[in-house]
Amino acid sequence: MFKPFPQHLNLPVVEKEVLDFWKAQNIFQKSVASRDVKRSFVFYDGPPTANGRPGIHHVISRIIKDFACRLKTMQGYRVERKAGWDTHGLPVEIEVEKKLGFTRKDQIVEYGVDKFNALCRESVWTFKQVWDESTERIAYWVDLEHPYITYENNYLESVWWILKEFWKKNLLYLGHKIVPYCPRCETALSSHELSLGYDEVEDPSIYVKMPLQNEPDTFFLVWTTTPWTLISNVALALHTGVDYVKVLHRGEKLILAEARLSVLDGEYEILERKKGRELENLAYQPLFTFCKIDRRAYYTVLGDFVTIEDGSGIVHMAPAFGEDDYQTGRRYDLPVLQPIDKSGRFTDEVTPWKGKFVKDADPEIMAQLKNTGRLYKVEKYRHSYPHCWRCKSPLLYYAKKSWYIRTSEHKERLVKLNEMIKWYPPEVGAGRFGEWLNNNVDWALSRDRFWGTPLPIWLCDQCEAKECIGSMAELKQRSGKDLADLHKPYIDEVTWRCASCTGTMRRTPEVIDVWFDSGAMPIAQWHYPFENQDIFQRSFPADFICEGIDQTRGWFYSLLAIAGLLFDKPCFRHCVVNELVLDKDGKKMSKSVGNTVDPFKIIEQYGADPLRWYLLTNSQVWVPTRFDEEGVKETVGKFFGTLLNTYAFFAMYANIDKFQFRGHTIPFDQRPEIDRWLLSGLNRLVARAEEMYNRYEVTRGARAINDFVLDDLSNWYVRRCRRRFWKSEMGADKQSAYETLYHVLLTISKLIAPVAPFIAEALYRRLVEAEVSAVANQESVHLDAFPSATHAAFQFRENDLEEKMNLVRDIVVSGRALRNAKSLKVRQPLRQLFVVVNDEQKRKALLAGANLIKEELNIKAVELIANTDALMIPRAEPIFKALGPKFGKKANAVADAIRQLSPEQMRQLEAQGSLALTLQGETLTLNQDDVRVKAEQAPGLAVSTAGEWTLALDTNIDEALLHEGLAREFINRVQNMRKDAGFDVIDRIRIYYEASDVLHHALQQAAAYVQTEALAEALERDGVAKPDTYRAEWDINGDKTIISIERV
RNA sequence: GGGCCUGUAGCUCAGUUGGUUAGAGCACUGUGCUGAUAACGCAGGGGUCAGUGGUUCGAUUCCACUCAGGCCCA
Repeated sequence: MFKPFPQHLNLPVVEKEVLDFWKAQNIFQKSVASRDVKRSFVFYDGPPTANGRPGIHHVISRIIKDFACRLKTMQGYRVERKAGWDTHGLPVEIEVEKKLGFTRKDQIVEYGVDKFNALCRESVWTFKQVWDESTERIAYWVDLEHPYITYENNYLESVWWILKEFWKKNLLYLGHKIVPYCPRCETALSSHELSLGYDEVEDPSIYVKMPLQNEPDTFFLVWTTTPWTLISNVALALHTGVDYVKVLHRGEKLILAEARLSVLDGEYEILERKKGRELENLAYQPLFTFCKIDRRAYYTVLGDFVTIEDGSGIVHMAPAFGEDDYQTGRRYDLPVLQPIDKSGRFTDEVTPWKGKFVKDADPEIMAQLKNTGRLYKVEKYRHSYPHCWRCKSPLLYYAKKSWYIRTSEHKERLVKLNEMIKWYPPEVGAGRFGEWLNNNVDWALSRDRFWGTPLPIWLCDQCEAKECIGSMAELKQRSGKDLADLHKPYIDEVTWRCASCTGTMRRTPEVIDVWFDSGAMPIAQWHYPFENQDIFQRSFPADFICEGIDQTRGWFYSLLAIAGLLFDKPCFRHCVVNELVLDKDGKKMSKSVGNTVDPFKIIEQYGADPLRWYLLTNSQVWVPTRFDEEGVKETVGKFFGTLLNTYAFFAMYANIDKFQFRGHTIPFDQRPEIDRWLLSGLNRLVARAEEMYNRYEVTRGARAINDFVLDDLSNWYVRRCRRRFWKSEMGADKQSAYETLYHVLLTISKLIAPVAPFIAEALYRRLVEAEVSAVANQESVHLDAFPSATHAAFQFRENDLEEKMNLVRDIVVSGRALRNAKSLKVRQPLRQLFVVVNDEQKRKALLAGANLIKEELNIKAVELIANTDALMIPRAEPIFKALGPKFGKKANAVADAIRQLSPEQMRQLEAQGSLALTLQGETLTLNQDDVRVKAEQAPGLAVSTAGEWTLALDTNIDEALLHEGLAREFINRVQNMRKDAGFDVIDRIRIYYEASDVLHHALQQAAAYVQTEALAEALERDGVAKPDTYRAEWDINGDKTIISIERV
């Protein structure tokens, strides 16, 4: 007995049954455990944060992950899937701060870091339940029972171990990081806080002159919008490739970019022109000397960031106050001058302006520059500038002490490692990620926050001693302490006596960047190297990861950098990068705009599989997807509706016939043509799906399945074969039809399993449960093997047959169009169809397929004719692909001439293979490849030239044809009535009718046919209304007809 | 401001090394088929292939720039 699906396509109900089955039978666990440990496919799951609800954009990468893992499992690999949770970081802290109503960082310290962190630890689980539910409901198979959690001591310990390894390799150092800083709130802002507060402002824009050391009458013309940073100037930056000129202007010699000469007011004369690179390392006289310098400064340097968009093409460098400045400073070993205190005021060394807020000092600084003759000119400059999102104060860029990882020293190697990774799409790896790696700067590791992995570095408070701790054991050995919680503030209380002096070793107060946490997961998820060494060995590196494009500089980088520096290996082999899901207008989904889509709602209404199928087939996953609920709905009706209905059709007749699958009792090559055609097409699909899936081209693979199910399986095979299933006796033909359809449905269930795991399972189980000796099958489709073109079971192919069927289908499509155009409905049989065909192969194929064509088009005879002479007027069309290379510029003139060829000339061309043509006095030779001859309708017959085919219909309808047409109209009405009356397909009936004489006559002639088709034991002209019959009145070809039917 | 991606019918998307009539589905209109179908067929309307310039006999396709949207970084 083949179990039906619930009516009305209620997929969520089906999915819930499957969920229960999976849970009860531990199918996920079995799918992992049943595979050989030695043949593993390694997958890393990027950890989400559970302090926000999962959205549709989380769903898309999770179903891609799930797709790959299920596929590889079915292909026989063992795919361990450990879930993970990202639990540290600023977003968590901000949530808690909001809850507590804090606006300043100090309030956290006042409140108590212990209590604060305890709240953070709780807060990260706010939506854990929702996440778990959604994970299960979308069938994202991942081990939620044993997840890695980045705040757990074991995890921290592994992270410490990594840091200690880096420490030993001298990869960690203390430097400065330029951060946006609010002088009023006295706090640095994170980048996402920064993006909250950009505002248009007007700043001074000034040009100052700096004389060359060896040429005091020549000046660099330097531009800045922050005069106060000139106090800290230590260098001038030029661009390597830009042209700079020395000009004589108002009696002075100035150097600036040639492209920026327009900034000069008045006449100038160019004295000299040089590339930026020729001007490197020229000393100049400083503007201010308040700050003591401890190394060489005041000379020109080169930098790519210098532009000629504005300013003078010469940029002033103050390493303490700009990212570019700082990085350049590191390259040239420039001093960092920072004569400014926490609240943005000049320190004592800047004697004239000490205690003054830097921006307020701008006018006075400009005044002084004017007095010393160094100011060239002052303008106003409007630009967008970041402000504090809390207090609206303009932010300063500030150098803060920060711990770094020396990633840039190993840049070349990281770039090489990246080249070993296969990216999908490739341009992310080569482009966005590759570019970013090429411009790698050292990883700023530390954060001045509270809820994060503490940086395990202890510093002596009296001498230079530094120590990095790499394990809990080491910590205990130093301090004698065992901590139950390695977080702040407890860890900060751990101190010990300095080994080289009488000082105390105290921890540096920072925590680390959360990206380091997540990037450490290949190691830390297994608490390596303290435990699980064997598991770690076999699960590094990953074969596959997948995340959204926004992770480029996030997780993708942190994974690559950590593993690269640690093991000198790429951390993952294949990386699928999905684009984000936008709303239906192409706008980003955001809570504040209110255009987010709740995945739960969609799933409750349509099901998870339609959502999965939609997201993966709608567009390539690496193209931004516009999410449209209508599309999900369409997927339900179209793909799933058709597939399940095909099953329903199969199940209905199989149950009537008590068909059971006992293996393939009829060899493929001995089955009827249409079966062989479908099987061949199925195997073509298997090869295609396998290839596409293996290349992570889910979209192409799933679309191919979609097309096969709709066009080939349902709309051609089943429709063509209905009669084979109806007929009462169970012979070899019927057996073959059942075995074929069973096999195809079962294979489809496997092919769709990675994308639509629920429906695949529901279908698979229904098919397998009814199998007599289910030895070859599994408990679950997800435990079965994915079909492969290399398996013997999927190698049957008959390409000729497929081609032939394609030809037949082409003809049928054209024929239907022709009938339509002439308003000749298909129920009316016609005498003859003419098909023009010259190619011998095609001729043979059509001859063999003539019966199909006759049935589909309701035609009595198909005549294949060699030329169109009788039907058509020929018309010549140019083939540009051939003409272009041959005639070049004359191609269009030749084309015109071709269009005007006479039928005589066309015949000549065809007969002789070439044709001489005179064009503007020149003789050209055309050959057959240059011209395509098409035919236009001739009067008399109904003729069409759709596509490459020319068809003609004999439209004469004689009495016999007319009668047969009427009989078919009648049958159609009776069948509709059977359906309306709710009769079962196998019920036998009696028919009574009252009709015109013409129809009556027709029915008498075709009585046997009508009775067979309608399963009628009687067909009587009897207008009297009989009791207990189902009765209806119809219009058949313009005549009123009354029909009554009753069950026997 | 920089890097990368995207822009094709009202909507969602295809479009294979450049070839002159640019496709599919949805939606709309008409019509047909159907005792598996919530499907399906045929036809119609609907396109300056975002725009401009270049290369070419010929550009949706290749190049440059501009505009719009997205992501990341400043």
